[in-house]
Amino acid sequence: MSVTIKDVAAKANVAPSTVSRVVSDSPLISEKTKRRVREVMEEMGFHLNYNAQMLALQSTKTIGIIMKNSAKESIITSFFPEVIRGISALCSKHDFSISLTTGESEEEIFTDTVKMVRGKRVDGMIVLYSKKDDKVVPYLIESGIPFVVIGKPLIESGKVMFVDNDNVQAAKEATDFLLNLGHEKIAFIGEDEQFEVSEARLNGYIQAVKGKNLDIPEGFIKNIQFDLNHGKQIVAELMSLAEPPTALVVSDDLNALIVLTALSEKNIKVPTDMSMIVFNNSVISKVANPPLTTVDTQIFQLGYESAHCLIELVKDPQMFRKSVIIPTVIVERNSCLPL
Amino acid sequence: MSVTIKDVAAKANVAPSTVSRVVSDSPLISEKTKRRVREVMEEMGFHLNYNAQMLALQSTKTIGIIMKNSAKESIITSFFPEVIRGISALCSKHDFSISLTTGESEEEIFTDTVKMVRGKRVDGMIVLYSKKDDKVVPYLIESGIPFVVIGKPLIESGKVMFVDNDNVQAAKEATDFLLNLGHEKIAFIGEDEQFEVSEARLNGYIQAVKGKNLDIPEGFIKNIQFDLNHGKQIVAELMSLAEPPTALVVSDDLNALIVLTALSEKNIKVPTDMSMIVFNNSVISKVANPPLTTVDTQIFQLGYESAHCLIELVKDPQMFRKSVIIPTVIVERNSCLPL
DNA sequence: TGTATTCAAGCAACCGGTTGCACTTACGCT
DNA sequence: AGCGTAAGTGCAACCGGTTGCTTGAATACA
Repeated sequence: MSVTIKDVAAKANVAPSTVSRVVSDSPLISEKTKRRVREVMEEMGFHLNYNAQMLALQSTKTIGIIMKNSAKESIITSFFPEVIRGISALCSKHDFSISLTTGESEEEIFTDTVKMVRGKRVDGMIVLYSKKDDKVVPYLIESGIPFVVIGKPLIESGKVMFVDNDNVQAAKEATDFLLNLGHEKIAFIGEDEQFEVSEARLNGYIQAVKGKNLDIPEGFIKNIQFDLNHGKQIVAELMSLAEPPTALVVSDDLNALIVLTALSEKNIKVPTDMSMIVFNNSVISKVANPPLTTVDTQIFQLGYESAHCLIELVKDPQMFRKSVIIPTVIVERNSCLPL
Repeated sequence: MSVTIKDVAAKANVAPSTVSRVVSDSPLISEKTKRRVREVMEEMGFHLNYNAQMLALQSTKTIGIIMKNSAKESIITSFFPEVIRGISALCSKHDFSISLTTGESEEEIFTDTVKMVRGKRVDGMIVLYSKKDDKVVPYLIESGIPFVVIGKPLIESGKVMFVDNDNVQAAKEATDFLLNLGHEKIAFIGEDEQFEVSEARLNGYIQAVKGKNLDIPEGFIKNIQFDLNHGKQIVAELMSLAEPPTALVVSDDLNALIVLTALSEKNIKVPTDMSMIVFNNSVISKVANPPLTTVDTQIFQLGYESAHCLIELVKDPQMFRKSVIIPTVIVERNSCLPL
């Protein structure tokens, strides 16, 4: 097969244990021996077998990533690639590998998770979502494996490490941004309320509007499925109200693209006829027409920090369960105008 | 630690080997024994340790995915999530895991690859790109590990399994589509020619135009970096030509979004003033304004088939190096009009 | 020169499975 | 009863590392 520690040991006239210690650069071995063994390793083209090391060390140097059910829509958004980038960046530094769940449905993803955990394929897990009636997080708690969730956990939040934006605050600021521009009729277009993030943003919006002692008219709060026709319908409903909104808070920039297209079909111009502020600051908002004012949720950082927390936790399972809030910033582009 | 095969064996009064055979449902074991052992496993909450199994079996049931250098732009396109979805779908069926390279730069990705291969972390690899002067593919060939590339390999293509579209043909059809609409001044906006796919599409475009005995005026072939300003510049250049194009072939739909925005700023309307056909059929083309006519490259299928080929190859390393071409289809939306 | 001390390296058990082969038992047949 | 055979299990080596403990050699010191 391939060159093992024993082969190297034989050729260098030392014991396998010595070679192992050379690999880990143990101080127990003299410089002279190290040098010699290293030469032989080089010569023979030796490389550690990670599986064997994992088995002996009981540690995989791998973190598992649990995806939102990868039903087309959700995985497509820019969230996924960007958060992976962030996680990767840190894993790369610490020489950790990344393993993905492969399931499509919630049920399959749960099974994948169990396999990863019980099969000891990973040292820890990152959960890419927080949602209601989720079985994964309770399972992870019970199993005792280190994990962190991206988003605010809905249960036992004290015991669970998480990395999140302050979505309530962020949505409040976004709404305030429009209010400060003089808008008073602001509608909210959100997503599936199963997910904690959607609910939080909705709440932030409500708080901001109520904070100015304004009413939220019936029909101003919408949920959009990721679908152009549904987008058109929502826009149609909104615009046929007695007093249609003059500004919109849209919870994701891919959805914003839909809304934009729907508005344009009705010949409603952004920002002159309608202001819009959106979330996530993916490339899409940068290149949309017009480029969109957006609250940057720093997805890369969310990924990076979650990996950071997780790796710390893996190294010291007793550590204090901290959680980190990634600040959001509004990046102004051309989709908002004073009333 | 956790329950091992030996613990189960002890409790069930059988040998560890028997338990192992029960797990793999070997016909050597009687039904009666199987039943009993399974009961004990259940009772003790036993689960196989995959690392140990990997070591013994010399197989990881894991496939590695080598990313295009994940420099922001490239990973962001819809290609990545969608191809992963395809790969996942098949891996899930065969109970394979997915492991990602984590590096950012080409150099880091190469290192990751070497680690995966030499550390025996994976049974096979999928390379998500094909590009010039790439070190990864030659390394994989030399290492002897099973792998398949998505895209057409530029070296030793006979020996390398790959899954790809016929990009030349696809670009030709796309261009023909515009030609058949009566357009004669068609410009091409492509991407980095380092990547095989970009070059192929450019060639297809050229073939189609030349096929009609038409000239390609100077300045009709552009490369776009993923950047709004650059997009504006390109559009400006194109439109200031003595005879500006009446139609565009754009090699990626995210780039198309840029072009769309740039055109709109110049008050050029799609499709009335300018027709556009693009590639990839991601959600973006579906919800853009206007929705874009696009050649669907069936990215999901590319991923799915590549995983399919790879797993076959892993199971039988001697198999014939086939390659598969995924057909493309033009999806008509509202971005093209007869001249 | 003899003994205590230190440093380097080796032995062997272990991580948790798999598997070729040997062994036991029971049964069938002459 | 005697023997061959097949079915069902167990033994033990192996996958490729790691590591506590022991041994052996070299050095220091009296």
